[in-house]
Amino acid sequence: MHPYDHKRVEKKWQKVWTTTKLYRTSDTLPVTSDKCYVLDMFPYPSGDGLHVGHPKGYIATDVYSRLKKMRGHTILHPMGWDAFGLPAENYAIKNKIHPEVAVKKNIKRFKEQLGLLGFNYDWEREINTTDPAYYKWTQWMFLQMFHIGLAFQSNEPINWCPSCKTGLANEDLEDGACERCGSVVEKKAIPQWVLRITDYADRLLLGLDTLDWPEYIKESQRNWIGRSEGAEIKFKVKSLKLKVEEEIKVFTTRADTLFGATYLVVAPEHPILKKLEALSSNFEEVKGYQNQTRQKTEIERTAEGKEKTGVELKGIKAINPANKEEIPVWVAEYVLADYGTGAIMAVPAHDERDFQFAKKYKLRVREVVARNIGEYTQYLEQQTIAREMDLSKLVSVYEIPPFTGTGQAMWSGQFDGLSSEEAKKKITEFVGGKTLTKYKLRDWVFSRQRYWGEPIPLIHCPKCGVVPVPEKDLPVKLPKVESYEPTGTGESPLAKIDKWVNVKCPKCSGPAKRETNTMPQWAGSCWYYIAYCLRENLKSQKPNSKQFSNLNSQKSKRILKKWLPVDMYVGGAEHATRHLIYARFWHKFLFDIGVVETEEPFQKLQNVGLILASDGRKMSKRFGNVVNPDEIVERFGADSLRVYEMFMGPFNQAVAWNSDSLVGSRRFLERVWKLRERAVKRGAPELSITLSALMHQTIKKVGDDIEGFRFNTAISSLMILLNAFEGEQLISTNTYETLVTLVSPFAPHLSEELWEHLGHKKSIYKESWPTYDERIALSAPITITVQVSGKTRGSFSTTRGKSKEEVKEMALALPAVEKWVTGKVIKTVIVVPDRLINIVVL
RNA sequence: GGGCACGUGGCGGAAUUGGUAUACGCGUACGGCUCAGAACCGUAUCCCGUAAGGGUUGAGAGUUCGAGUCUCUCCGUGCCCACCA
Repeated sequence: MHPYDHKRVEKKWQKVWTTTKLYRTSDTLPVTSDKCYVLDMFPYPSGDGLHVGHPKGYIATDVYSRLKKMRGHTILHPMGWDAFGLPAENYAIKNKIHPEVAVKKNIKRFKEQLGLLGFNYDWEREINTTDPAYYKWTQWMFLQMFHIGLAFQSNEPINWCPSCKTGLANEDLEDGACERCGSVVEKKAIPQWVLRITDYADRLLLGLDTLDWPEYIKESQRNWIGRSEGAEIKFKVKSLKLKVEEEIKVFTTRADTLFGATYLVVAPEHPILKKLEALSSNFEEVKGYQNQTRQKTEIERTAEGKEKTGVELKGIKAINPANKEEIPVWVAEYVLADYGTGAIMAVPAHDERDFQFAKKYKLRVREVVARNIGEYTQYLEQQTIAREMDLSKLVSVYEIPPFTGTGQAMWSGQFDGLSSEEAKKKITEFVGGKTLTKYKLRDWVFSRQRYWGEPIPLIHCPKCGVVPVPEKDLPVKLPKVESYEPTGTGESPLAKIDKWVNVKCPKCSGPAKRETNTMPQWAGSCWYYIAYCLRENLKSQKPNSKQFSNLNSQKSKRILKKWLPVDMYVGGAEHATRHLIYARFWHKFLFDIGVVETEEPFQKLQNVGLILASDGRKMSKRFGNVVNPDEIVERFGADSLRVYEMFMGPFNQAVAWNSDSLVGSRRFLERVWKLRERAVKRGAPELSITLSALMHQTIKKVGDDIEGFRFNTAISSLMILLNAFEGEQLISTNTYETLVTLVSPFAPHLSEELWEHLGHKKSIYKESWPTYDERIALSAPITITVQVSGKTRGSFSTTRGKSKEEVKEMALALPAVEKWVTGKVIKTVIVVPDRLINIVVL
């Protein structure tokens, strides 16, 4: 037999797989088969091509789906391209190529590279988010949102990246900077299309409980959504000069501390400040403060040692509705304008931030929640005396840190003694506040002032207002232009293309203008897993057509019902609070309008751990530490690369690349190959009980481990089995075939070649996974460890199922054990069946 | 500051979930094959000790017949969120 020549083998089988359409998935499911939809987060095709880190997740889904297929599932495993967005456009501008050309080129390169690795993708279902046939439906979905008011126009100031020259969503920020380019983000007020994702906040939260996702991803989504239940309470404003009717609404989660509110704080951007201007005696100062904050970036406002700043709004007081006390009103940037009501009641005794602020500006601190029973008892004793004293006696020193926990209410009139929970309800009721729920999650700013995105399919008519583009006119194609660089004015580059912008109003036929903003990068990835399902559907209608069938049709719904939800979704953890929230929101909307029948898009999720460079840093062109998969495939073969990446360490953990270790995987495959020489149809002795037991244990372990994404231990158990087989002079072909089958998900080319050598005509991909026989797996002799008082003193071999007495007898018969036991009193004997005996002596 | 992980040989890591710690692989050493090298094959490889034996999972304590695994304190590392009232 030939030596293992990976180049010949891999080329050969990749060709065969393509010509025989081995990996094509039909929408016609056999009735007896369970579907299994295995999905990779589709890549953004960058100009740099793949490095060895990229395919790790793809290898995993490939191995996983091959196992599923061999276990009788009908699998759907597609791939496509997320090609709209800033990176593509910035790359294009830098290299002076039109994004469309760049994307085409990059996709071609990516596809070639992926092709070298022997994946079982059904390429007939390939999709590309920049394909007008695709984004026609992205636009269609946007229009459905528009119709029911889920997409709305806003003029609120939004995050603006001065370098990318576009507005951004909250999710696009990292530490107050643009996630893409790192520039510090500013606030800018420009007309925006916004999606009301906050309407779905509760469902996004509740749905998490039904998902089989890593706990920390679910937890970060919970934090991102940031639900908090609280109360809205009104404070009347009193002017020293005039009689006024103004009031300030605050939001609090701790209404129980209302008696401890010693001042109010209003965000500098709060609209009420305009109304209060006339009443204030120091409004110039307040204006100065407002200007100061306006000029600061998000980073400056939140960083700089967290020193809080603010100014008092003099000339007015607010009245605490609980005790009618007059308290000062401050303007400070530590209160955020866009959360809650943009104003808070400050309770320095029970809030860290209020405390810091009060300390700096020497504001009063009043404790109204007892830390413990002792403190409460003490309060009761002092109460009578204290009541007759001035309230200022109750002001604490600033050295005692604030108590932010819950406890019994004190200094709170008739609410004294109530638990914080009860006090919240009762005090809210008492002051006529209303309970409500707020979220940290913000609505999704959906407009980008850039060229390379899906045009938003709306038309602005001076007579009719905003008019949706009629469905029959979709897609609104992105016009081909010479110059697509961002303008920086807050207008999209599309605005300059008169021919494209000026249209007839679909309603009144009068002159009108197109919306020139485009959709964000994330739009296309919100439904691509749906698009894969519908790909073949339309192909069968019109061969080679690039159209997708009507998403709203009965036929589409039938097919989606068949495939959704995605059973296994694999990708990087960096999408935890971006793509994974957006897509869940989008999917829930599609559920509401009846396109899909499941509430959630992705049932199971696994996170890929990064492959770092050998220097421990991220692989990046910038650091010059990138390893190119093409070279590894050339030298060692795709199968070796696949085995190595799965063997490196736990799948979801970051591991540094080590080219030296790779030879271990290569050796493993060579030895599997060479073992063929010892495999004979007739004349091999029967496998020993120990070996056949090991084989069946391995069958179980490899299957279980792949299902659980523990690829590293699956491979190590295959190595153990191989080592054991290598100790034999001859093995039967059947035994060898089992080994080859177990290896095949990891090394499909090699296995396919060996399978053919063994005389099979059918692809190994179509074989079934070996059956595990528990009786055989448990039939091998076992070793029982003998401990004396917890110290291991020996071991003996026996069969399973021995009774406690039998085990004890055998253990005591061992000379090594006898030595430690004679002359001692046996206190107890602990037996772990089939594993261990511990003889405890005095 | 908050939340979540985690800490095992020279290195990547395993440990049936409380039951023989260091599986599997890399590396290293010696030997074989070779004119020589690469590749390959074999043997060895946590520490102390000739041995019997003893010690060892970041440090210390606790629970237990028994702890890498559970609890507490400390030290260290990584990731995520970060003025959300």
